[in-house]
Amino acid sequence: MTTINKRDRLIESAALLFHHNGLNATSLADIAKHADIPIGNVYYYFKTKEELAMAAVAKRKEQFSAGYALLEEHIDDPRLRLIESVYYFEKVRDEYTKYGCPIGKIIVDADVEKDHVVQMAAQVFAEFIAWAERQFRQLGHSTDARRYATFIMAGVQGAAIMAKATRNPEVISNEIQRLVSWIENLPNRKIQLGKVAMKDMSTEAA
Amino acid sequence: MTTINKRDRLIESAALLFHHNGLNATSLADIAKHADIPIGNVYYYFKTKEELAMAAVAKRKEQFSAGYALLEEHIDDPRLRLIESVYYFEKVRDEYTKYGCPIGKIIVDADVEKDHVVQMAAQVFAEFIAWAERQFRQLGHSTDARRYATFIMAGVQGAAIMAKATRNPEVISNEIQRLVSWIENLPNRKIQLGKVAMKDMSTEAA
DNA sequence: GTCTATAAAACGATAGAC
DNA sequence: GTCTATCGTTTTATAGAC
Repeated sequence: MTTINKRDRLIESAALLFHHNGLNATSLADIAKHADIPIGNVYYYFKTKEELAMAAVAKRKEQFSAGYALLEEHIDDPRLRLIESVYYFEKVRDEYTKYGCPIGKIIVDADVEKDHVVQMAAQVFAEFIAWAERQFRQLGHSTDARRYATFIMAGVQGAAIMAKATRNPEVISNEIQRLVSWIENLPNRKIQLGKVAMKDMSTEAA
Repeated sequence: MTTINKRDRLIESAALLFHHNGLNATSLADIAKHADIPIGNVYYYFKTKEELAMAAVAKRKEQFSAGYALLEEHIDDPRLRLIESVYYFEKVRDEYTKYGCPIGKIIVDADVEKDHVVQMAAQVFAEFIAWAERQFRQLGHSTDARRYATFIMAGVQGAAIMAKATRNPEVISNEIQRLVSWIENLPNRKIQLGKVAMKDMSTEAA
């Protein structure tokens, strides 16, 4: 099929421009120009702008899902899986400082109750929380699992905003450090059930 | 002066609509209609949309500055001042869950390097960090003061995003709880200089 | 100072030739 | 499948009467 190429090019250009300039500020003309496709032809692949935006966010969602699958496949310890998932954001640190998080940007932008694109972006977060929650459960933190999972993504999102506001990528590195230290020092309740002396959510590394 | 009323009405309507619907999605016609002022008359008070947006953000900035002044005036202990500043977000919890943080929204939306409105929004954050930094310094945490101050605002911003994404206001309450517990358990290094046994950034309350 | 009418540009989307 | 030309709407912004 020859059509797949142009369709994918549109999705990739859309995802990039939405990330860099925002959903509202990016016009279909911008996307078409970036993908080197005439404006009129865009509507052959996507009937509306919303449909293209949905495809772009769906692609991000699949990329993250593939990431979780890779972590499950290569790392046995759920604690190390969580740590590795947090370290991912060190790789995109400078990009997030300049443009913010591509998913967070969409969540912030519009109404979660009305906008379909925002709902799909929210699902990306929901999927991470569900995944991280399972890891915390495996470490024996069933009652706090959901709250802990949310803490991680909230930490990353907050750091991304403050990094952008202060134009300082180290804000993200600091937050990653804090989260990793916290996860490292979390007790494994599945094994040592008697000891309750914990020192969690620590700022400082050991 | 009779002109001050309409000008202020425009700024208030703009601030509200920018918060609820975003900067890009809010048209001058929307603002004029909300303030009950004909569109053409808007341009008598503000030459461009950017000028009106600047005035709206400047007003938010002044409100926050007034808040810091009030804290300094009524609370002696810098630790309690910090705690009180965090508890503020409990009051706006439901609003933030629906619409996000009015300042964070602007930061996320556009380019910090080019957009003047975003730069002013960034100054609101910078002002909080500078204020919180001074409080941490007074507690003897000079070297970590700036990092700690950034942690607070990052925590709030991240919680606001996750609360909106999951439509769950408790995410913000949880984060406030975490931050307050952390501040409460921070050692006062100005007084007890010898003891280094600290247990900071704790998730759980005592 | 206030308001109507309208210009000028950008945008999402469509029609229809190829 | 591809592309040009263009419609209809919305948006920022201005001109000019009152």
